[in-house]
Formats: sequence, structure tokens, C-alpha cells
Amino acid sequence: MPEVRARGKTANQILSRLSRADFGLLEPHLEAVDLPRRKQLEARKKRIDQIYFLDAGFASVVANGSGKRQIEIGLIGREGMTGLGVIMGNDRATHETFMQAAGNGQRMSAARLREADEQSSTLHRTLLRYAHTFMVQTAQTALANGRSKIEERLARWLLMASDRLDGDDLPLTHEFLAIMLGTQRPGVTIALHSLEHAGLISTSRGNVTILDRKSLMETSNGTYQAPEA
Amino acid sequence: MPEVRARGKTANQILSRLSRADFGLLEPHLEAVDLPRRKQLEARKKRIDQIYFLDAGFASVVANGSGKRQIEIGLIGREGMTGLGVIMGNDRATHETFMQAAGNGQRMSAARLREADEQSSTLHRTLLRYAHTFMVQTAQTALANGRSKIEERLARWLLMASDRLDGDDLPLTHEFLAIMLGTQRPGVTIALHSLEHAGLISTSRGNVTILDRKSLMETSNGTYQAPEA
DNA sequence: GGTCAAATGTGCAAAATCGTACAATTGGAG
DNA sequence: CTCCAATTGTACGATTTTGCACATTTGACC
Repeated sequence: MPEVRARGKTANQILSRLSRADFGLLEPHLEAVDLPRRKQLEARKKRIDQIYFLDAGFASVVANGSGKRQIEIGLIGREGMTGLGVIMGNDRATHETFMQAAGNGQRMSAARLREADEQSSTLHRTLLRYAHTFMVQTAQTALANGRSKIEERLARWLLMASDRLDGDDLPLTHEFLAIMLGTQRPGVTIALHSLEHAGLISTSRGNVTILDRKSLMETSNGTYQAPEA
Repeated sequence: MPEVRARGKTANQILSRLSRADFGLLEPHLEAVDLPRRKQLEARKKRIDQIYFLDAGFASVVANGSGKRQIEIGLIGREGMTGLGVIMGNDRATHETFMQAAGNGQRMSAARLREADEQSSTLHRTLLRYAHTFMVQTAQTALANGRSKIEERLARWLLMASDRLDGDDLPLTHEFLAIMLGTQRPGVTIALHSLEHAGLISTSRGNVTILDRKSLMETSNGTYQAPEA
């Protein structure tokens, strides 16, 4: 049987919503790949060679400052893709992007994507719309970082992460969460306990399970926005 | 004499760097406008009707959260424009944008800009490149908000503001700065005094003057990036 | 079933920031 | 010149977060 990848074969929301024609532009170049945890998808200041459309798992986009200051500015799951720089005319990555929860996706060369992007204005518009979504997410992050307490930001982050996974089990260590939120690791431990005591989550070594999504949203105090927006 | 607006007639860096042809697409629709302080250029959730290319002064883009939580996510000066949503396929504004330091600029209808943007791919690419720049600025803001002290963020902000004005005099009240940085107003007063005692700035009612740009950059502790990047 | 590195729990003093209140001052309007 | 509202200076307890340090637990591997 021929190796034809149907549009419906991917869980990636950008790909699966493309028109048949637009998908046809990309399809010959797509390659299914496994994406283990910590796999780097983009490296700061390095040329973007490959574009990843995620089907499962999620990646973090992290900005680095002086010293070891770093903080997450966005999450990418099956709703999105890496390589926005390519779409927007900058072929070098500004930030680090790496898998945070293992999964898989479709990969293609950045050059090929650029070609397809130039050929189809409808494809281009679709990709741009996602870029805009990501921009809004980053802005929300800036707001949360500046005006919210750790517990609120943690609640927001857990919700965003679970949106990008199938279940409510999030494979995360406190250490990782601390880096994502840009705080001390013990602060994360405290905040997680607080949420756990309130019955919103349960935790075990390297794992957080969301129990009460609704209350978590309240705890996030307006910093979390439903993904459809 | 005919009222022809030459490309060189505007200080806006996007417009002045356009090819003759691309500028020709926009020029018939541009209208010089005065932009007083607090003039709103975009309103959250409202349709974007007009696009502004700034020639002087600068605008703040502010994200709002629950209650009165708000924080600035970006500055726009003569290097930029408003209405990125239109370029990226979203005709409603996500954030508030208003003039922070009075100035002037060129205005045109969003519909006309969209038309021109669709006609010329070189114009489109130019606008997109600015959108990417703004995205990076927002990401830097998220980093600074999450990992920097008020004094560092203040130094960063003053530098960014002065990049977008001609002189080193910034017409700003503590109150406004507090909103921009997302902190308490007294905190700004303290931080300004600290910078003033160190000889980096001088202040008077409603005004901050930058005296030592270089030291300010050091104080910002890596959060400020030179505008050319 | 023992070992070890990773992950988590906990404590605590220092620093930063918040939240709020109120006094002092300044410059423009009348 | 006088008045007044906006702006700035200052204070202070409460809260949050930092920055360490160290004890404990867990689970994979041997």
C-alpha cells in the first residue's frame, strides 16, 4: 500500500485544517518524527532548518537573559508549529524551543516551507494567524509574569499544558516548572502543595494530575484564557 | 505647489524604507495627523479602523487582565506602526494602544492597508518583519517582568522610550511609569531616586532626563537590547 | 534488596514588593 | 496672587519571593 499521508492522519490542527490544495503543497515534504523530551527544535541565534508541526506532546519556547535568567514565553502543542521566524522573514531563531512533554509530529525543511508559503496565500494566511495567536500568548505571559503571584501563574501554566495533552496527567518536575515560571524551585513546591490541599490537583514524583479544572481556572485569576480565543 | 508626500517626508522608518513602488501603494491614502498624549490608537476587542505609522512620539501597547491589572507589553515609535493584527489576519485589536508621548504620524484606513498588503508581497514582507520585531520585544518584556527588579525594568523602559524620542527628556509621571511597569507608584519613586542619586538621570515634575545612557544600560542588567537587533 | 542520583520536602533569614495612607510640592487655571 | 488638583515624597506593616542549605524520599539500575 502506498505511503500517502492523509490530511486527517495528523492530529496537528494547523495541518488538519488546511485546504486539500494547501496540504498538498506540504505533504510531500512532511516526515513523521518522534519527539522525545528535551529534544531541541530551535536553538537561539541558530538558523532554523526544520519546522515542526506537533501531533502530541508540547514544546516550550524559552527566552534567555543575562546569566541563567530564563523564562518561558510560550507553549506549543498540537495547535501549533515551530519556526514562526521563517514565516515572518527571520530565518534565525530568537529563542530556545525544546520538547517539554514527549510526543511526536511532522517535520519538514524550512526552505520547503518557505517555498510553499510563497506559493499559496491561503496557506500563508493560515500560518500567520497562528503566529498571531502565539503573539497573544506571549503578551498574556508578560502580563502574568508582571502582575500575578506564583500560584496564579502555576495554575495558568498547568491549564495551558493540559490543553496540549490528551489527559490530565502532566509529566513535570518541580525543577522544570520553576524554570518555566522563572521562580525558585521551593516556591513551586509550596504552590503545588497549596493547590493540592485545595483539591485542585494531585502530585506524585515527576507528575501532576489536574483534578478540578474549573477551580484551577478561578485560581489562575483571569490569567488563563480559553484556547479557542 | 502640489501636495505630494515624498517618501523622505516622513520620519517613520517603515514608510521611509519602502521601495518607491510600495510607498506608492500607500501614499494616496496616508494622512498626516497630530497625535496628542493619551490619544487612543487601538481599543481592545474593537475593530481596527485606522493604522498609524508614527513619525514622532511613542505609543504604549497595554494588556489588561482581571480587575485593574494591566501592564505594557510593547512600545511603538517611529520605527513602527499600529495595526499588526490587520497584517496577521485579525481585524480586532487584542490590546489597548495609546499615545504615551505626544507626537505625530501618518494614518490610513485599515481596509486600504489590507488591500495594498495583498497587492505587494515586498510590502507585506516588510510589514511582517516589523511584526516579528514587535513580537521579540514582547518576549523580552515577558522575561524582564518575570526575572528583573523594578530598578532594572525601569532602566530598560527609559532606554526604550528614549530610543523613540529625539532627545533625552522624557515627559513621564511616576504614575504612568507605574502602570507601564505594572508596579506600585511609590516603587517607581524609589527606583527613580536611586537612579538619580547614581547620576544616571535627573527628574523634575512630570519629566525624566537621561544623563548617562551607558550606565543605564548596565543597570538594566541585560534586559535592554539595542534597537538595531 | 541495596545503591545512588534525581526529585521533593522543609526551614529560615534577607530582600523586595505590596498596599495603603497621608503630607508636601508644584504649576496651571482663574 | 490664590487656589486647587495633580504630582511627588515618605512611611510602615504585611506579604511575597528570594537565596540558600540541608534532610528526606523515590524509583531506576545494578
